[in-house]
Amino acid sequence: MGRSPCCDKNGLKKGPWTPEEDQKLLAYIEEHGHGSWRSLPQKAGLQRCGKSCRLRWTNYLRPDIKRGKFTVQEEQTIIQLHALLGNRWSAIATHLAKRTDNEIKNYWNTHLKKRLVKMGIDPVTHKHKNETLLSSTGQSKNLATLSHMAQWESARLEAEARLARESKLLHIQHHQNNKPTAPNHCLTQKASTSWSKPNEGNGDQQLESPTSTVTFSENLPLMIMHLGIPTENRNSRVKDSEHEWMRQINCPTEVMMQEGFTSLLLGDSGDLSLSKSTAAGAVEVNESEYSYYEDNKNYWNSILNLVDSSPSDSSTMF
DNA sequence: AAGTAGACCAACCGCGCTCGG
DNA sequence: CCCGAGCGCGGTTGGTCTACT
Repeated sequence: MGRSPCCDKNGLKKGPWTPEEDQKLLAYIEEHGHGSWRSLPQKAGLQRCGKSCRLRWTNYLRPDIKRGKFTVQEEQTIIQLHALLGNRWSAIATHLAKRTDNEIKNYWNTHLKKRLVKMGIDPVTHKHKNETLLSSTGQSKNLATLSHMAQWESARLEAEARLARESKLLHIQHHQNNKPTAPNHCLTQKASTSWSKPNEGNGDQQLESPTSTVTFSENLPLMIMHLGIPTENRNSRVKDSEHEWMRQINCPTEVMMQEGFTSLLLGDSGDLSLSKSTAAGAVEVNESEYSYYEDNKNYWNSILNLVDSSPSDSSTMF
């Protein structure tokens, strides 16, 4: 097919942005919204490609960006979400208010990854390096299940994204046929990834950031349900899709219901590498490292709590 | 004070996906 | 169905800053 370059290389500036350029971009977007990124630079009088403008805006100029040091809470959130989602920075970013995926990615690569490595934890799999010892004692089953859960969540994220897009389409069609009398705060709003001009449509949408199609918070309650944690307002459609995901990853729903993801992950019977006996046993772990293990005793529980306390309510999704 | 190495992070690059003609 | 435009994402690069010798 042959991809055309994102911009004409001729005469377009690259490299660090100047305050003047920032001001131009900011002023233009505040007045008009970004519209088409490709045409924005010309309209805004910038000698940049649209891609560069988009990046500058989303990673730096957006008004709802929090800059500066990451809090301990944020660090924990990143580690936990990374354990579940892998390098899906945009998905992780949806759960860290006011942080960009780029910033999280940088922070992970420069700080958190090294810290985990130092502690003997593989930053990719989040498994302790002595896991091979565990696997010989029948714990590989749980680890395999953990791996399945990660796959499951990943597959579900993608499926939900598809669902969201389909629903958005339906919603648009519905609006064309029936004039809406009240704003729809459900799927359509969440599914929107594009910016609208501040003076268009819903007034309280002003300068809202573009976000991923589906937020993590919308997904986890579904997982929570499978752990036997009561979740309100579930409907049959959601249930059906969950069973389908379970089927896809070959993971019996009954097993998940009975055993409970959290207990599997936490290793109630001393499974996994975070237990004290393991930490203090086969692998030399110093006091500060052990303290980290203690802090993360409820590693996966906290993921669920984190997501459960999310501002967005999954029950309004459908 | 000068040189060097490592850390940090903004920005770039290229790929994959979606959508519309 | 095909193709190209547009966009978002994740990986990587390279310039700047800081600490150390």
